[in-house]
Amino acid sequence: MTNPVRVRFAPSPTGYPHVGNIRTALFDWLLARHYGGSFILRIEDTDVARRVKGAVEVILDALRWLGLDWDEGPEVGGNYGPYFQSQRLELYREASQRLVAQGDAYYCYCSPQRLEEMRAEQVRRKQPPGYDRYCRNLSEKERAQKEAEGIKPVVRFKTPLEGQTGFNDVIWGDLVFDNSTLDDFVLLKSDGYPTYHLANVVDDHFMEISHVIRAEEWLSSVPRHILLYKALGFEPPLFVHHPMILGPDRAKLSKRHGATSIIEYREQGYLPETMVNFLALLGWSLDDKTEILSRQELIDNFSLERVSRTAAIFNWDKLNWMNGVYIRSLSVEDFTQRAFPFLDRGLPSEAKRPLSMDYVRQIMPLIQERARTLAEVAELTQFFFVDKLDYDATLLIGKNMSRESAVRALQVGQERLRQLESFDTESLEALLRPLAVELGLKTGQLFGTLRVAVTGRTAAPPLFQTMTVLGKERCLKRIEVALD
RNA sequence: GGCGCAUUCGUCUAGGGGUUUAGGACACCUCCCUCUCAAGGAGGAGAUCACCGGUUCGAAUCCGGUAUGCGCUACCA
Repeated sequence: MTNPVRVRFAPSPTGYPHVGNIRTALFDWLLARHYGGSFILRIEDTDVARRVKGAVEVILDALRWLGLDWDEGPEVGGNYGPYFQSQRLELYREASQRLVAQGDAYYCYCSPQRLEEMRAEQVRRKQPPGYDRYCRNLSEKERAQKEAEGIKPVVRFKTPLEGQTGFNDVIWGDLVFDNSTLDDFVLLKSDGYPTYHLANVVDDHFMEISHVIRAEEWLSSVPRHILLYKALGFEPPLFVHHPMILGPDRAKLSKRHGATSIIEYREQGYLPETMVNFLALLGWSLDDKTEILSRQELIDNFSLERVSRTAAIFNWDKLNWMNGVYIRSLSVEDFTQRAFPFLDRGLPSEAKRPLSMDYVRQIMPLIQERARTLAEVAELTQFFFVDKLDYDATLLIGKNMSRESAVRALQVGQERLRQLESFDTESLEALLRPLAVELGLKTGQLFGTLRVAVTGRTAAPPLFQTMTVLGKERCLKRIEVALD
């Protein structure tokens, strides 16, 4: 690669950042970091009608969360700004005027109604829909008349009627399109804003973008862009179209598939490390076996050659597994710090606030290897924080146990525990194991009964450690309640 | 309808003419460990490489067609 790598992530603030968009940003970022190039963030806010307030902030926030730092763009500036397309209108106007002047574009005065009717008619007659070039050859007089009527025109590109446009995509190879299948697309809307096609080409040129990385859905608009680059006298960049991310039903991932905004994953307690690793593996792979890759390993090994060509379905199970792997790899302290906000938010209101950090620190090691998301932590540890346990009393009677033996286990257990001096893991084990033998129970039976009494559930962290953290008083009280 | 692209276990994928009885991961099942749940360990099941034809001594790998899926076909990006 001779030119410096300059890649851009160009989201449009018409909604919250989708995992698909973020995956594009990740590929951009990885390529830039791999080659020591620049990662540029450009906001494509040219659709005034669909603009969503606050979307830009959420996008920046998401990128920061994932650690995808940008070298140029909002908040950091750069030599190729401004980085909001709404602030570059003059550039697009100039370009479109130049195209009109040199005969590569023209003003179109057709009303939305006429276009709609035209399209409906084409569909009815099973013809390919597309602009019929009504205004392509308007005479000066006709134009003047339309202007006089006060119609605000759009600028359309004068697509060659014949011939072919070909290009090479880094992922897909050589592609050729017949110009006859392209219509005279709009460059500048009547409100003075550019369409994606114009803005993209102009900006990618002036920002000296080396690789245009985006999803496969853009593949068929490349010929239009190539034609534009040519007409404008610009050198086209390299095109890199990656496969899309699909929902379980194989349709383009959308709201009805559940979480699609990257922000939702943060809220559900997925770690940024997980998301980066997981998303990188959707459409890219290192080899035939490596699944867990750190950020640095990803940077070191990322290459366009290994980007696949087939769309990938978002596999939630695998994401959960991977998040568990990353959660377990955290230091206890790190895990505790990250889980704390989720605990605070997720625990019922009866849990005393502020939460005792000391107490939380004792609990976290017990559930770290059991949690798959940070959000789960609240549910997994709830019994540590509430006074009243709510459970079905029959659970106290373990497998192959009678009601009487369970009651006796609790009574004797309570008595012995009361006498226990040091209420720690070793002492508890030293006391309870022999007790099971004494009561004629299997350890599993005794421990099971105690577990339910003390935690209200049949699945919980190891008993002795759990009891140690709960403390003598609380354990005795809970056994008392269980006996009622 | 037109144009374009894709198609390897349920899912993510490796593999790009002979090294493949098609490898790994998630999920699933069994066993081990074990006070439950996890985690961990050992196994298992799961893919006629979409289909049909061709090229070749030999094809998951190359070529053609068919099917299916997806994308584009806006004064949206």
